[in-house]
Amino acid sequence: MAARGQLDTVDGLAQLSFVVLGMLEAQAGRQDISMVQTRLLGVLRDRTPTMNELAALLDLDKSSVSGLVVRAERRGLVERVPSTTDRRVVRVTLTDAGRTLVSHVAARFEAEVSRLLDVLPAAERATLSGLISQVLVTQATSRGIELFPDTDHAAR
Amino acid sequence: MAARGQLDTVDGLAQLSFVVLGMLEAQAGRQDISMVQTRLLGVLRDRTPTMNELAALLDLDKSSVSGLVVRAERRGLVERVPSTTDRRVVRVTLTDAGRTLVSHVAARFEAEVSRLLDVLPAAERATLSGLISQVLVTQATSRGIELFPDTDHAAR
DNA sequence: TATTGTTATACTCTATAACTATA
DNA sequence: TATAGTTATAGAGTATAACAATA
Repeated sequence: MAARGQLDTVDGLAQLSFVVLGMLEAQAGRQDISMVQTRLLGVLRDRTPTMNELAALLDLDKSSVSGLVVRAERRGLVERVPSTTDRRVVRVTLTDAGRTLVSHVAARFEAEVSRLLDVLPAAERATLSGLISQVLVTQATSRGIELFPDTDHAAR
Repeated sequence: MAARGQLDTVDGLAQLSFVVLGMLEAQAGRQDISMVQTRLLGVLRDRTPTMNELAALLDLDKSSVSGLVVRAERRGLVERVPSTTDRRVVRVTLTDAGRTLVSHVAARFEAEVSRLLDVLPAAERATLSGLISQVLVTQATSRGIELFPDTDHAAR
């Protein structure tokens, strides 16, 4: 009984995760960008990382990030900025167009997930929020640090 | 305040979704298979669909499914079975190796998500389960209603 | 020598369009 | 003609290995 209930929770959470990230992918698709490009723009919203840091944030090989950034740059969404202190280093930053685009996708996505949660009365939504926070905080702690990163879409 | 709380819920749910599907991807990666291959094997666990049905289930073009199945077949995970009633039709089925592999990935994934939820007392896990179910049921219903005219997954 | 990043290469994944073979 | 599936093609995304430039 307990095991059964536990499994149901796992299954439901997995399904819900597919639905939620499917919504993000769909909204990104509307702006003709892929999930990984969306994640790239997402992490750049509050950072100007080096290529190496970007690779760590996105959990990709640096060579993969090279291609990713080339394609985003070609579309005018990001820019490479050479470091002045270390001439090997390049920092990546959002262009205005990139910032506008990612804000748009984020806003539409948040609105859509909001609608999804609208079926729950405010009190239950608050309960859900609290439960999710508990899980996330524990997860973050056990993973090491990174406790209060706002919307770190680099999550894995 | 209400809007803020709602946004927090949305954000938390998005983060949690990344964590959960990241766990699935990591477990699949351990068995050297991609997310889409995992989804393929997953839908085949209780179905033997035609290529066309598979395309609808995975929300992919039929040509994409052709390649997907070719690569899975090459690895001995699925098999093409020609239909006896309509010689144009091919059905796809799991091999024993494919079934073993997908069971393994699913079991590891479920265990990992279970551990993630272990921080919640049983009563709160049950509450979470109920809330998720409510959201999923509503989502399914609204999707079902929308899909009456045609079964085309046009979103993307 | 060690590092930062790019390039060469090979593979998966994806869609569009054209095709084959059935129906 | 219409449908089921494959193939040709082109492009994104990914990793490994080799490389250039800088430290």
